[in-house]
Amino acid sequence: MTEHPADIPPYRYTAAMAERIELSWQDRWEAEGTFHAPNPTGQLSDGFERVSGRPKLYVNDMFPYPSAAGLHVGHPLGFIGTDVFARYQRMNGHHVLHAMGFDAFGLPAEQYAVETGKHPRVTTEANIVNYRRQLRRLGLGHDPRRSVATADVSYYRWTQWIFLQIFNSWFDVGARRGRPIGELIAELDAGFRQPGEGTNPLGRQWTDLSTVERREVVNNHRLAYVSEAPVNWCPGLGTVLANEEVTADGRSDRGNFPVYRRPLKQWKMRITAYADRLLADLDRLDWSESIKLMQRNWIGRSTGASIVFPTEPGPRIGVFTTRPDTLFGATYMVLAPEHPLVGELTAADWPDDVPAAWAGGGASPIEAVAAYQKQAAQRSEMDRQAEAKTKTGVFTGSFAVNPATGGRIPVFIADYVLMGYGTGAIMAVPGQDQRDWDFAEAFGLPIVRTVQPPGDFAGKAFVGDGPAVNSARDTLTLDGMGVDGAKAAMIGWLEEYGYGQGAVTYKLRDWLFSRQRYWGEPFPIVYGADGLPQALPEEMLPVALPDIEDFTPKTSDDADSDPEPPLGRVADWATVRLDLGEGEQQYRRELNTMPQWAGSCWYELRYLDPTNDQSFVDKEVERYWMGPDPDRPDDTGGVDLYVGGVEHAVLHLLYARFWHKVLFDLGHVSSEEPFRRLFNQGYVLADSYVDSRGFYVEAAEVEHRDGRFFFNGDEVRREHGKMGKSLKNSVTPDEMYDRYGADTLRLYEMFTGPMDQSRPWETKAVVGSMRLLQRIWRVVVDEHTGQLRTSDSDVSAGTLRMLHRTIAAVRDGMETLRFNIAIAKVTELNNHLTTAYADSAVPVAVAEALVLMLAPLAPHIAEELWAKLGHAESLTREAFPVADPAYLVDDTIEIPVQVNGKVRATVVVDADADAAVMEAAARAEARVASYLDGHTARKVVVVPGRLINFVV
RNA sequence: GCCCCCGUAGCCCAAUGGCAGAGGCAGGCCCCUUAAAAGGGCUCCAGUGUCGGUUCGAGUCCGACCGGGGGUACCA
Repeated sequence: MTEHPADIPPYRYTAAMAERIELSWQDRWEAEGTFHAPNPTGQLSDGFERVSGRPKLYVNDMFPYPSAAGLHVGHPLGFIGTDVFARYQRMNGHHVLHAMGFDAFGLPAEQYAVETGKHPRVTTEANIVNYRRQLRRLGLGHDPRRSVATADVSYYRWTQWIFLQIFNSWFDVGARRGRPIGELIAELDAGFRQPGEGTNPLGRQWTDLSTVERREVVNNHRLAYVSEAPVNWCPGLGTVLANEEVTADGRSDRGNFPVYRRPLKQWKMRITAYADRLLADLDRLDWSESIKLMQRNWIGRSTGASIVFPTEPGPRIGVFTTRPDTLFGATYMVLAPEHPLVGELTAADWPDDVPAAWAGGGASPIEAVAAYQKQAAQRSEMDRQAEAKTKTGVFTGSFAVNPATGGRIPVFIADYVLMGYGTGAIMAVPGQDQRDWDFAEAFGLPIVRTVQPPGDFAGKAFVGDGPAVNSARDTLTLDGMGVDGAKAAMIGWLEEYGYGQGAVTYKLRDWLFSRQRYWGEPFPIVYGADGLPQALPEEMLPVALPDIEDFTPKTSDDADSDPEPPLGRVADWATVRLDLGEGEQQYRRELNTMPQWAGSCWYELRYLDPTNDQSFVDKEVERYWMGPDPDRPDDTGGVDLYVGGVEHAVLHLLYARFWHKVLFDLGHVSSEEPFRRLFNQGYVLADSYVDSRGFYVEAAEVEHRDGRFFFNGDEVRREHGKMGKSLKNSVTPDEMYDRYGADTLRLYEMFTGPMDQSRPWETKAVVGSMRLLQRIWRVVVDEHTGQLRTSDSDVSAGTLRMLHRTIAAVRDGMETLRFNIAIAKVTELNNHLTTAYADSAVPVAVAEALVLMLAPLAPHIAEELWAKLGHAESLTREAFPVADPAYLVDDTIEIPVQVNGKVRATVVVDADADAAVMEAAARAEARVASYLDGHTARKVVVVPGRLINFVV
């Protein structure tokens, strides 16, 4: 910054003054613990008695992962918004908890460490220091005692503890909730309960199983379990990924590496058990419809029927269909190439007269099937999707029986059927499904319509509603029924004859939870001689992440490479001698680490009680801040306001809800949901510029001339998008602090639009917010002397009305997170004061109200002015001004008079004038009278206090 | 392809179904200034993406379409 020229008034609010004010108040807030939010009990409870009478409010931001680039001005948009809201509610009488931590484990931090060759703990800790500095400088009113980082041992020991809770639980389908695994074992032992479906592959009675076999059955019930199944293998990152981390085009959402499906033994979390509740409870949450919809789509509940098809070789094929009504039109079946029954169903020889297309060039079904399976396995998700239009497959040589028609139908394998959805097998109904139609056309299979399309229907498969046709047999007639009726009738028939039953499936898959990376929470799991996973007891926590030199993941571009956890390189850590109740023995540790999302699944709980080393959160503390509100019907409890970007719609937000529900079921928390109200902030957008070679150039140095853009004299192309270091269009908060101060930055960000909307960043527009602060300053302080220019004089009636109208509007803006409106109203009031009191002192009552209204938005300058106005205490808990309704109405108001909906005149009437008085006044107005002259009003609409409309 | 959100002055944005403008940026003019702007004042600027409907009255509600953004996609 340059020094001020001599003629700038010495007490003008400049960037330099803003910096002095801001730094000193930040120090004072910290020294006085201004934003400490005492708990009702426990270590952080000092001072609770002073706030116990206030209603509590828990405000939370989606915490950042600390990148090396530091913050740019887009990041803190939500942080400022929550701070303004929290500060407002504090002044509005609430006891507010607002904290900020760091999502420090995981791929982003680790990728950076890999690139720079520095240890992720070193880089992460340095980045956190930088983030803390940048955030502190913004003047956010967080309780600093509650800041946590997920990579701290004191934090992740509880992440591990929660993992153990999940591992040591199972889902009781009948009770629709998670329960401790010990209760399952007791019920199995007592014979009250049989092993759940699919958990007992040996099929023998529980009492006939060996100890190890029993443990396997129990493990198959757990909410965290190891399974061998096709997973997303990303060799470019050296790790497997969850479905939610793979983009639609089959790449990793971090790093954009190709992802391959291959069977691997991995940890999963049984989130599907909670699918129903995760879906149903969305209705109880105050979230935006769009996010709820994304979660609903991701959970993907489909209702229909599961149907069993007998086959000639013997095995029965189970399918799921949403259209059981079309069963009469099922003319063939398809299994996914990886389907476990493919081997048994593949015939030794082709039947006579097998069409050439069905055989796929194979001399026998075995050959053809093997060739097709191989080809399908080698295709990446991307290839598969690129070729989605052409249907491929081969005939297994076997036939199944359509239970409705009794007809023989051929069984194919084809990659348009996915192993990961439903049962991995379908009944193909080409008449009512376009994919099946395409396949049937390609393979010359029969097509039978079972729903009559309308007469003008020109398409192929008909998926709409219509009367059933061709759907009758001795014991069942669907013909003539609509789709819904036919579905119900078919399900009834299937159930009666034992061919199937009504069923529900979900698109949601179990959450793949292990990663072959270094920078994550180690699993509190070891393997003994029997090779089965075993939980470490609670008292052995934490399992500290060993500090190793070579933390880099083993990456490659080879789809056939194998995952190799870096922790496997630490031989003296990978095996351990322990006494787990059977004497000291050697155990192998689990070498995978938890995914990035683990730590963020519960941090909102840890903020509540960050220093507790006896429990992840004290029950009473959790109940106080997050418990359900008895005054709200059917309340889930949870954070009162959670703000973050929409990009976590199906990742973090789904995982965190799942963990929270497990913790609720086990009685560890009183709230059923983590986030009662969710608000998605928009993004700060910024133009970026690309030169002729396709490289980004420094946006700040681009010149704008005649609608074209130039960089160093060469024309460049403009792109709209997000702000980012790689786009060379980042603006840092540090630059803004230097040029304008934090208050100006806060004000500008809040002013550019309502919180939920994205808005372009425009550095040159920031000065407008600086000017507002200067003008407010000038209303209160004489720029030349530094003295107050307020007086105790009475406030004029006009100013009072203006003031109270402003208060009402500002409160509305604050409560609805539309801070742009609140700022505009403050501006308006200040503009009024500048002109009304240009030559006289501003009444102190108005000045104080103005300062208090500014305080949530620009807290430092407001504190400074408040202090100048003679107050020794911080205004943090000063009461926010309240509008007096008496001043919100005028004595007289100007009313538009419309004739046929067009405004023709205005009349002034008493504010409380009734309809008759208003109409009389309107008719008396000369212009109106001339419009009405010679007409009779067919209708007169009078809205008291609003308008009059004559319809002639 | 399907689903969701958004289209108001050059730009960002306001407007319980009731006079389209609260506020800001940019532009123009003037004042202050040796000069400048991060100073002061004044001022210009749209009929609300398009078409149709409901209504006494539509930016607002409904329908179709166009444009932008996002989600999702052989999901049986």
